[in-house]
Amino acid sequence: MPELPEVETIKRDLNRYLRSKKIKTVEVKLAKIVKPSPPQFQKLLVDQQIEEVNRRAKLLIFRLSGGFFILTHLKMSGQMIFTDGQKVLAKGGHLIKDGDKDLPNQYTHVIFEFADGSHLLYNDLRQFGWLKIVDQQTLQKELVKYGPEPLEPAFTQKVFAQLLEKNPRPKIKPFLVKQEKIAGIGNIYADEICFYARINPARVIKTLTIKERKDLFLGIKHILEQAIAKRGTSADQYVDARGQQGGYLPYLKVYGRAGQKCKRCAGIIKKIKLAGRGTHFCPQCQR
DNA sequence: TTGGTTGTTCGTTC
DNA sequence: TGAACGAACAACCA
Repeated sequence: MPELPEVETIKRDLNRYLRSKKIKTVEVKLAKIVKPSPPQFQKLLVDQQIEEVNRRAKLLIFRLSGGFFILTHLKMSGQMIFTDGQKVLAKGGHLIKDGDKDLPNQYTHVIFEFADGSHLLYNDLRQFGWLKIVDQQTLQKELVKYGPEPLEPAFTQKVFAQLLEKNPRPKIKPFLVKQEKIAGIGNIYADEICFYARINPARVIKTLTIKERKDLFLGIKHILEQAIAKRGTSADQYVDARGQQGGYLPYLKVYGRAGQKCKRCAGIIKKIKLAGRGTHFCPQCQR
């Protein structure tokens, strides 16, 4: 499930390969994935150069030479795969078991072919993700819906404190994943941030002490930065060109560990449902 | 086999 | 009025 760290990792990888690549052809195999409709989509992209890849929240933004942008959301199972025609050089997003064999395959919905013969594939098992072409104005309109970027210097402890002050009623975990409040935190990292701060994810915000609010703030910065450093939870060690140890998965303290021993105390990790989402925490050291 | 899983949107309810 | 909740989306897995 790509959250901020995974999307940031893909962004960095794609920037290494896609800058100044010229789009030669675009093949859309599943029409509902793209906007506008495939013929228009193709027409707007062919002969365009990709100038830069950016990220806002969990969105990837490809800036094109003609002033347009490709805006894309991977949702739960979208992947961006860059290949030189021989082998995969970059791959990011949710890992799919055998989902990247024999590319392109049944999960490949969009194929960009570049002038130099390399390709960018959009793969998506569940077909919830999308790619759309927008102009500058539409892009701005789409992006203002999101809260601050938690890793930007502008996101200070004071800004976070004011945000909590303005939203006293929600429970902390469901609040952390609200994109219009803070951009980019999803289900996995919200649980990890609560664990870091030793706070029960069901705590109502107005009951949090000053110290707990500070710890949450530090947790947001620390957990997200660590996850980026490890190339995200779904990082594939096989494909990692620099041979780094495999991703953030081994560092998860609570997510997906229900019934297992807490790594900090003698507690057993519990799984509950909050706002309809699986939530993992240690009842003993998260109060 | 049915239910759980996921991010986001949308419609409904409080 | 707006917050909060559930369903829907799709496909896989337990």
